[in-house]
Amino acid sequence: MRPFKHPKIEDVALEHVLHALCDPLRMDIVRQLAADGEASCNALDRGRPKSSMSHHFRVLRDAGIVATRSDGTAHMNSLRRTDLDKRFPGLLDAVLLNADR
Amino acid sequence: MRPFKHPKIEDVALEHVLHALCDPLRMDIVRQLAADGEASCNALDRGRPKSSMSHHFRVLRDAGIVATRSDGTAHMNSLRRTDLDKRFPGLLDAVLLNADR
DNA sequence: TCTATAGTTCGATAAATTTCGAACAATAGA
DNA sequence: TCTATTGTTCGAAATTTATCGAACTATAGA
Repeated sequence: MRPFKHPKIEDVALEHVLHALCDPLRMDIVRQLAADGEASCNALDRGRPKSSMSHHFRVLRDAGIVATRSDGTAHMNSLRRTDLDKRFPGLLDAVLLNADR
Repeated sequence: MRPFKHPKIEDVALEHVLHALCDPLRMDIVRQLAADGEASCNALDRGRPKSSMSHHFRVLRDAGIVATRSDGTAHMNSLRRTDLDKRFPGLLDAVLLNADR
């Protein structure tokens, strides 16, 4: 499988990030990644079909929020915290601080 | 005209706020309100029809972001900064800090 | 090489959003 | 009271997004 396309963080607009985060399922994924670190797609589904999850992970990747790497047959996802903090200082912290509301 | 419905800030979910802000036009309105303070709907349109603007202001009101009061025939809008800061500490600041990216 | 596991891509449908004109409502001022 | 100014509401069309099954790809391990 060819490696995933991850946008340069400079190419990500604030609106992309906010849009990616305004979906409850995606927000939940981000919350869990922030708490647990890296996780496979499989470990992050909510009983949803794989194709739905694949869609949401792509939205998160395209928004520069999540990085995905292959590890065997699994795809491991993690937050691009450093990149996001550089591009949008304080944003991710504020979102995560309020992610339960 | 009967007064607008403004949700209690406790009833606003983070996703509502993020959704309201992920539209470029609405983000632009928020940016301008943050810079200039109160402004009429009229002063904030971007050549869009009044009905379109009315829709966007309603989204912003429903998300607890904007308060609207009547002043003669005009409707004056302002940010609910205090409420937002109480409910989602740091969020609005982070968004505004990065609103130009 | 065969099979199981983990995800992606495609295509179709459903649902939500955006957009805008037209008709309507409320206020101020002549 | 008549008119202009400001916005809202309604309804329809266009666009975007979400959802999910089916077919496909890639890797690991027996």
